[in-house]
Amino acid sequence: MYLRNNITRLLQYRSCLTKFQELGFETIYSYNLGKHIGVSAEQIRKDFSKFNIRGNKKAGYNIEEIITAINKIFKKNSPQNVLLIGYGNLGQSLMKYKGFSGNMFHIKAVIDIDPSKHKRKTLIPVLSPEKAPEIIKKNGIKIGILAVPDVAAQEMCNLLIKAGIKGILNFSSLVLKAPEDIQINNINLGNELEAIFYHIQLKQKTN
Amino acid sequence: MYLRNNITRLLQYRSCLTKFQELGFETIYSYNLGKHIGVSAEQIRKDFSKFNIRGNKKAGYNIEEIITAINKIFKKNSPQNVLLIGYGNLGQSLMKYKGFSGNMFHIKAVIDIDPSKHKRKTLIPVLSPEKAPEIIKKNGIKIGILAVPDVAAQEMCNLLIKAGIKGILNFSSLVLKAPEDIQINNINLGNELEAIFYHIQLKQKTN
DNA sequence: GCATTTATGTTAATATAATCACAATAAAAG
DNA sequence: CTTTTATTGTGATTATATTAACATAAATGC
Repeated sequence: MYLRNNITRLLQYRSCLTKFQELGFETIYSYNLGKHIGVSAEQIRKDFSKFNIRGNKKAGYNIEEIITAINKIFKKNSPQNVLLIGYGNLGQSLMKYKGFSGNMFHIKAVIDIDPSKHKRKTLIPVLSPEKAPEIIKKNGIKIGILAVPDVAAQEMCNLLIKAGIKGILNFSSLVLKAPEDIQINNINLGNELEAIFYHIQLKQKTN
Repeated sequence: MYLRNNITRLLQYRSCLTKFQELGFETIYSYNLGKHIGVSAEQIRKDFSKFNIRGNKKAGYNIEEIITAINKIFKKNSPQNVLLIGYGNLGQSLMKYKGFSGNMFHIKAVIDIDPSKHKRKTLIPVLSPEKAPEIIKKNGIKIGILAVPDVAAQEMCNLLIKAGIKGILNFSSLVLKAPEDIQINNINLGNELEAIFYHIQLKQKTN
């Protein structure tokens, strides 16, 4: 089935392999990794092969090697600065979120239109939209996390792109209009839930 | 390109069409809708055709009809009860999130293992895991939103499935093990960000 | 050191999705 | 009423992804 694309799968492989590594394993077979992730062994070998990750016939893959290779694919040498736009309910949660604020990403600043939310002296400052271009340029920020209400999303998107941002993680339910060379990934929480409902119904029908 | 599957697209169509409707439009052409969403007109006609949504040659599609049809596909007659597991940083944010707590979904209760977080008298009560089965059965809840740390995710998943839950929206970075008939959708915020980085690099290389 | 075993890596086959091309047809124009 | 025009709906084509099949090679056992 067509559930995930190979880029997403690579990240899942790494996440799973890190856990195996912590448990003391040094090598793994495509079959075992696949069973843990819910992907066929052939799929894993194909993915590895495509990104030139090589194993040892009979002895499987070296976990350390795979992780290093995947990190290289994602250029995971240094933590990357990102800009968070929107310091509302979701924005505040994302700021504290471990997956973002952990070792891989660093939220350099938060942008919000509401002056009462601005804080200049905190570890992660909350600033007005006018400050965004300066922050983006000074820190070479490439990615913005857009967590603002739909009504403000396109305007903030335009501002970010004008300031040099190349990728946006969009939490609004709007389909943002942007040039071809800007990478936009959408997370629509409401739609995800509805999709689950749909699939549940489908499964119940077929049984 | 293979960006979204047709179920996700249907939800995007509805979201966009609702906005058109609010602006006073009554009909729409596949071409216009496609331009707004970033999908080809043929794709839209194929999707509509597949779900038996019919238009009028030369006059396009009736917006009201499409929305009604999509709602029917997703059984959007009555709001659905869901259970939120995890009242931490992300969980609290999700509880207040409009897309969930709006008119489509109703979070009936929140489950958290930490007794200091329990609140029985609030509009949405925060309860211990032991209460989950009762709540699920009494309210016919089919879906759980899992927003707990990785270490607790599988255990809570098992609890939910045992209590009769059929679908899980999983925010942990774990790949949950569950029977085939349980629908699990994963949202991994960290991976989403990394995927954007990858795509940006790719685009820069090819230019 | 040779045979056996078992995993990889890749080519071929299959399945699925997106795009193209165009016939069908409803509305509008003349 | 006839012709023109524009849009739908779908079969054919192309592209992409997944699965199957199997040759290859490393490790193990004898």
